[in-house]
Amino acid sequence: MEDKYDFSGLESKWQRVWEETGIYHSDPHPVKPKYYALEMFPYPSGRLHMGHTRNYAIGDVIARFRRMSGFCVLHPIGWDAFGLPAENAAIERGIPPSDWTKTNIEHMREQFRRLGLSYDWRREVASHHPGYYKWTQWLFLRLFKHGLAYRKKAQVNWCPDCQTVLANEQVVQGLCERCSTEVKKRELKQWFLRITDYADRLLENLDNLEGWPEKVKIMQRNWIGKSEGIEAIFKLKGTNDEVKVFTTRHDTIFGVTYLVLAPEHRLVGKIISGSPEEQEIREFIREVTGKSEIDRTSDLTEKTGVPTGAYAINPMSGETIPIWIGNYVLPHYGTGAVMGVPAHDQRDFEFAKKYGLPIKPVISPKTQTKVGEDKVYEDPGIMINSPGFNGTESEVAKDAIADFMEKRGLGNRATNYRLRDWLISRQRYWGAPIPIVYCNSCGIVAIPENELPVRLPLDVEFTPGGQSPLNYIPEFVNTRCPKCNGPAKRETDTMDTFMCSSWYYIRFTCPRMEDKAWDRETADYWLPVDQYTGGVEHAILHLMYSRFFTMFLHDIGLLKTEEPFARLLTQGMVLKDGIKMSKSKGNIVDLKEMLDTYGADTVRLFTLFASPPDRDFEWNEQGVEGASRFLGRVRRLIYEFQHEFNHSDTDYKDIPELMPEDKEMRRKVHTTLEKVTKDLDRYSLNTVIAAVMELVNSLYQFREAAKARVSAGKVMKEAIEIVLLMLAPFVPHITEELWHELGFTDSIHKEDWPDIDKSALFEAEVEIVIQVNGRVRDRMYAPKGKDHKYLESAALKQDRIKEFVGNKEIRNVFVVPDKLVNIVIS
RNA sequence: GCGAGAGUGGCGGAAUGGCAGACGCGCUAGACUUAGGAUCUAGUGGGUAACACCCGUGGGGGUUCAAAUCCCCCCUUUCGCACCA
Repeated sequence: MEDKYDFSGLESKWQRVWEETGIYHSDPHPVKPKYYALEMFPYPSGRLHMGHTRNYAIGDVIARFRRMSGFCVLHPIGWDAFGLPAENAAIERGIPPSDWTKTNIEHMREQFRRLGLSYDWRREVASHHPGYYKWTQWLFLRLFKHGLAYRKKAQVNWCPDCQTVLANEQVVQGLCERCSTEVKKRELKQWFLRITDYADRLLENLDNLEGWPEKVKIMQRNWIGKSEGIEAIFKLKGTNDEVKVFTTRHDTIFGVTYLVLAPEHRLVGKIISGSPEEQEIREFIREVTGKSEIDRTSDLTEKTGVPTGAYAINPMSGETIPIWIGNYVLPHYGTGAVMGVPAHDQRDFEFAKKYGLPIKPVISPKTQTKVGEDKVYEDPGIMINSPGFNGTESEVAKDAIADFMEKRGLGNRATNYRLRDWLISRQRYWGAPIPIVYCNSCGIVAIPENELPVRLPLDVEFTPGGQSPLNYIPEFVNTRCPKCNGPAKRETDTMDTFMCSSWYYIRFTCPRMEDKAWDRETADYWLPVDQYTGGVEHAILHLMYSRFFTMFLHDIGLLKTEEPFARLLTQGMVLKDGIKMSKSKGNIVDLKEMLDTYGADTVRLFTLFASPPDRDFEWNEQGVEGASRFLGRVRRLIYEFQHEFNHSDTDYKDIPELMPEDKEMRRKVHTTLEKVTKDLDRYSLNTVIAAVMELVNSLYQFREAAKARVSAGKVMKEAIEIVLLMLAPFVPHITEELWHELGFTDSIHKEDWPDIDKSALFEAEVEIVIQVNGRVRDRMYAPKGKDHKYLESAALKQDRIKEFVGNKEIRNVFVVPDKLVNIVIS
């Protein structure tokens, strides 16, 4: 044994061996059940950080554990390689995005290797590779042909800094998700995907995703934002026009005292023209619409409005009510118009108070609280002031009112979603070109599939203005129409990179297939992903888009599965000094430095031990040293016994005449194995490591015995092997090294997960806690499996218990067999 | 404001109705040693002379023989959504 553990030499040695022998390669297996373990593929930003390390370490443990447990495991990795940072590097430093990306991938691939992750590298894919984006384009065309990709002119979110539009999902509180620049509105013709067609299924299927964190499902539910109500038709007084209003509170429709339109509402121009206040109203509209999205939607912004001078008729009560324009009505939700029920809606109440609009209660609380003009009542209750419905429960009246309105053509039931169609056009260079041309005579024409890919030109120049260079390459822009062969112009926008990442998990099943995106049979063999691991920041965007794609592909007969990810694990962040590690905060822990100082095994072990996978944890270098120390302890234990055993003899059942201490030790080994197996299954990785540490501590106490007698030595031998096998998924290098030191010639990573010997778990005696009035007062040993009566009387015979009980009356005795006796005295 | 999670020693955390603080860090002492930032051994929630006993899982109340764990109210904190009619 060498004094110092030369992790760097050993780790790279084993990495080389694993690669050369291809032990992590996986192909469909005739007998073994499949298991698809996947971590979200990274953007090649240049280097791996601790967040990556944690993510991939967790995924690697899962993959390795399943492999040892007899599954045929697919565990691939690739690169989400299109995106803005590459382009920024080009603009700022003159490096072509393709070169920048290539260098970064090479560097990060090296870091992945150094971490000892068990990937099947033959399956590596990169989304910027023409062999990959060809199929991203093909997918776009599939969507296009099924009417799910369409082009329309719309108010879109424009980030002035990124010089591109953003999907709604990429706007966070009015700011660009990437660069936090304030997002502006622009009217542009853009490509959208009809994800809203799938809103109901995206929502309903969530209930079946039992392996997903509730938190993520709730976020998706909120994002889809389904709400059911009615669209009521309000006729305008004196004209034939009508305003439709969406409401979920049609039980309060008799309480409507005014309507409010969004400034953008299509009737606004018509109803205000000619009004004496037209100028003031136009001024108000200009002011509101000129405001940024944040200013307009912040709840700090006061609700303001102006009367239009027009009136509408309440379809139910027949009352004439004024029409207003308000800053708080959103043009893109529902019908862009709302009914004001100040008695039963907080916002309407504030608005009505401010402008002196009437407040008319129509629902009375069931408990006899007073409804007044100075209080809002938003809960259900009993209908009042609603001729024909008075006295009914408001929740019941909802249906009756809806029926009534539908019968008389006053409105209909309607469902609204907050989810909007996915805007995928990006005015950027470094992305997959949208495979479309615009022909003067044929209009929008799809590129035929056999002409894919539409290649992204690589020799381009960047202007500091930040505009996509594609517009300035005549050879790219000017083309021929595939239909009529006439002159045509290519679409110069590229696709949102989320399109690339919405299907990569399918491509991994057939990464090099050239004539198809994938082979249906192979994809169906591997999919769905059994365990997906990644950051919670993708809870909505990536995870919902991927679900949408998978459903679509299922519907057009290209995939069996309807959901891509059966189980999802969202890992917590790695913090330093209480905050997220980030370059700008200057609290980065450098992975390379850590690997150089401690080695991959130690870094992996610490990140997995520090806290449960789904919780945040604080980086602590002393903790890293603790992990390193533990590995040293394991290593010393094994070297101490390395030469004590004959390794051809592996039949543990044949252990002769175990002394009670030996049996006890062996029981500890197998109870640990039992706990570790159970905890791995539920991804409680930190407690797995703790349990192994505890076992190793016990084995240290057992060293003398193990040397002194043969039976104990055998127990030690078995224990050592099980310890290495249990640690193998966590620290693959050192366990591999020590496994070979023990005399095994094949890789530990090809071993089966050890079996729990149920007979070793047997315990003749158990410790029983004795409580008096719920407080622990004594303990005793008793044979296992003794009944209530036995334990009760045994407990009462204990001296200390006698003292406590004295001659007080025993009121009750509770017994938990093999665990506890609680004596209740007065 | 709404929704979800979290709150346990000096620190990271364990225990999901039955011994609170497993395991690790840190700290204390001892052994080995030329040396110790290596290693091994022991100790380490607070009060206390004490291994007795009392107190103790954000605060308050409750259910129970028994509560960190279940219920109610409140506080703090993190994350998500935020005028969605």
